Amino acid sequence: MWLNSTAQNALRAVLYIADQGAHGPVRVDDIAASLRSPRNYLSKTLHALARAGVLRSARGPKGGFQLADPPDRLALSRVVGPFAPAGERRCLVGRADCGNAHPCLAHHRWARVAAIVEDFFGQTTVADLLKQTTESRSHSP
Amino acid sequence: MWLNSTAQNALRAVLYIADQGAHGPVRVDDIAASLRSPRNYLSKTLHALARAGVLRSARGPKGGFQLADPPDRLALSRVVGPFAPAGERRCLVGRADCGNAHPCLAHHRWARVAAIVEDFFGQTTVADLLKQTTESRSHSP
DNA sequence: TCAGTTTATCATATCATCATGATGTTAGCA
DNA sequence: TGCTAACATCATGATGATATGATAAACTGA
Repeated sequence: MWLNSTAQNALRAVLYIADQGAHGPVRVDDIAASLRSPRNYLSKTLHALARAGVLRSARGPKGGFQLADPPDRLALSRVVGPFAPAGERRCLVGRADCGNAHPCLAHHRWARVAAIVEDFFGQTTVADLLKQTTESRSHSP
Repeated sequence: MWLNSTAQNALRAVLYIADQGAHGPVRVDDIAASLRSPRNYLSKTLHALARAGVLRSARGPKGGFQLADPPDRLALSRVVGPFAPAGERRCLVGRADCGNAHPCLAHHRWARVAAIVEDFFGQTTVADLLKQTTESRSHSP
């Protein structure tokens, strides 16, 4: 539901890095193995996150990826945003000019739901999700 | 956001049919012209809705598409469901085995949001959206 | 400086979705 | 019956997302 597989991988990777990266950069190979995700494709995805200022990358031995900010400063929207389709429209039926001024038939009802979802991504941080770990353990993100 | 273009077209088409179909079937050509949607592709989409029991189709002169049920019996989930990707998983990060028993890190927080969205599609009917028309007029759905 | 490790990137392949055009099928009506 | 209007479907192509393999670039440590 709702996130393409690239964005899903990005989120899982960031959670993995946040969890495992306490003592230095995490290598793509480790992340790829853990997520069972194709290495080079993941590399491209993580590089996009680095460009977006979510991660920092370093090459060579001791290289890898780290969070660019502490987990409690990292909202999910920042992780997922770079992989949202360009014209991520807010209109349920895809009308380009839909808005409060020219609402489509679904606009008002849907806007409330969309706001809740947007809030989730904007308010929830990586740290929030990591906290879940103590409550109910789970092997991989 | 959240509906692929086929599902968006399906919903717009159903709203159009509900609005225009008071006196008999509505022709694909009319719908396609109104939605600016490719005729044959729309035909295929509407046929899928007919198979799903949302619409009834008739060929030949005086043919076209009609709602199979009154608009207040037609939840949006029925319109949109046939075009949701097969494995419409509920897990935010796409883990197949995610659930209350084996939650992913995001599961509990996300489940509440997902339930709200699902509620929207399950509870909102085509009639609900048509009622909007009187409050704030809009040319096309 | 050199060797080895690691990310960065390019060219290409694969697949699903979206779309088009041509043709088939069914129904109404004279 | 035969004409015409309308949906149904098939073969094909375009596009973007996903993925793979090869190669380049950068860093570390000796």
